[in-house]
Amino acid sequence: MESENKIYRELKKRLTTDTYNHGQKLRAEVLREEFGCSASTVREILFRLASDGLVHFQDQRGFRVPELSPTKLIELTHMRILLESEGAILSIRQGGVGWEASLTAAHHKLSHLEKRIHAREAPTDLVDLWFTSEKEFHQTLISACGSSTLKHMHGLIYAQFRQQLMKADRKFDFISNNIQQHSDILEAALAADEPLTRKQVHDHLARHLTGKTATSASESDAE
Amino acid sequence: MESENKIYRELKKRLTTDTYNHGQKLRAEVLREEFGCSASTVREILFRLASDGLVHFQDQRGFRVPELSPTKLIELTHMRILLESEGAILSIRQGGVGWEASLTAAHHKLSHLEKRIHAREAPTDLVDLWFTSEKEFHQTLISACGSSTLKHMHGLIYAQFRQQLMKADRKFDFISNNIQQHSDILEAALAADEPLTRKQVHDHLARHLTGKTATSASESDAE
DNA sequence: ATTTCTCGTAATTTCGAGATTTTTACATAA
DNA sequence: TTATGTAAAAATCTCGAAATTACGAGAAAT
Repeated sequence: MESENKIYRELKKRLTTDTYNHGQKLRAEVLREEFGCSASTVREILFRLASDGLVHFQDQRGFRVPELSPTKLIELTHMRILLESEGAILSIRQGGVGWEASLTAAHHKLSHLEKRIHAREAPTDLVDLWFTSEKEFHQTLISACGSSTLKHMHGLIYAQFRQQLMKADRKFDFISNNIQQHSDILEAALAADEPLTRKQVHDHLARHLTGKTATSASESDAE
Repeated sequence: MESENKIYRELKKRLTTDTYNHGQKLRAEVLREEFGCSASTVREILFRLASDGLVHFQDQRGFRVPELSPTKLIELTHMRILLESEGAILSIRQGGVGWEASLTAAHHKLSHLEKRIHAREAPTDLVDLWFTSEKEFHQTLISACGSSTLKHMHGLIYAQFRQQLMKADRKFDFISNNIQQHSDILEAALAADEPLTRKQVHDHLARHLTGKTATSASESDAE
């Protein structure tokens, strides 16, 4: 599904940042005006997002932002560990110098950003950048695995993971204490140490395998 | 996407059996009549199937049955090994007697069918049944893994795998020589031998990891 | 002979209105 | 108070037609 659709991307962005509340209704008739198109067009795009798992659809009852689900977050974390471990190890074997370079570059950008955020430097503005960089680092990690199928699956999982985490932890505690972990992953990958890479990827995500979230969810608005 | 849609299921069935040719165009205006609904409704469903990876969509160029791709089949095989190994091992740990019973039952049905097919007994009629049973066996294998996300991902991969294999091997050679392999998987799973289960799942699918197909594809019709 | 351009046809996408279903509001009875 | 039923309101779904875009054959140019 190679869709360069503007509305699709905008909605996807909103769904993976905290613009909408979980459980919130997504009415095509309302979004229609925002995007300056017909309800049918929005409906079509909402169906695509539903297949991506970013929107919940019920027959005759329309579309909603998925509910907050600790169980789902754990499952998504599990899938991320599985896919990223596999992807990283395959990248180690097949990536070569080019991959090592791009991973180092991605880590450098992320690391720089994390240090600034850790120093409380204009946190609000930097958070958006952090999200982009974090995603890029993890995508780069598996970028040389040689399987577009694996990368595509990971993309689906990663987006859902972020959507869940965004609701579960509105204080963005998950940004902190990542500096060392990201470095550990980079180091293990550059050393081509496959078991260690697997372990570091696991440890990095392991905190989300417990059902505990940092901040309890606020009340959910139905509209 | 909990869609109990009739047209969706019918189209999905057609796409995972060899009713359509690879690359064939899927025109909403044509399918419309077959299903007795409007083109918009068909279009909506084709979008869903595109997200499932069973239909290829290009902006302003409509929908097509995906092309035959040996590379894709290898990637899908790799994903199946990854997901089914993980799912089987988790099921071993969490499944209990109920899971063992259902897996044994699924294997029994499949085994019975494979023996009849192997004896050249009315092969044509039995092939459809075999597909159902084979799918059920592999689904049961991972059914107690405790992750609906993993099962859903596996469902997507399995359907695409079958779609590819159906075009790549029209002589259904992949049905033969499976009797022993399916038994091996069952045996390892019941023995709760995790490394062996992983190995048997791998060996069962390994033949699809080479780019070689049994029968070369026939010419592809554009319409 | 090959490439580029033009234009008619066919396919795709968008749209808004009508039909169907769900939800809400309110009255009545237990 | 709680429960049940009915009607109005709102939302969803379906549809066919209009607007947009791609495709292909033939003309014009290189």
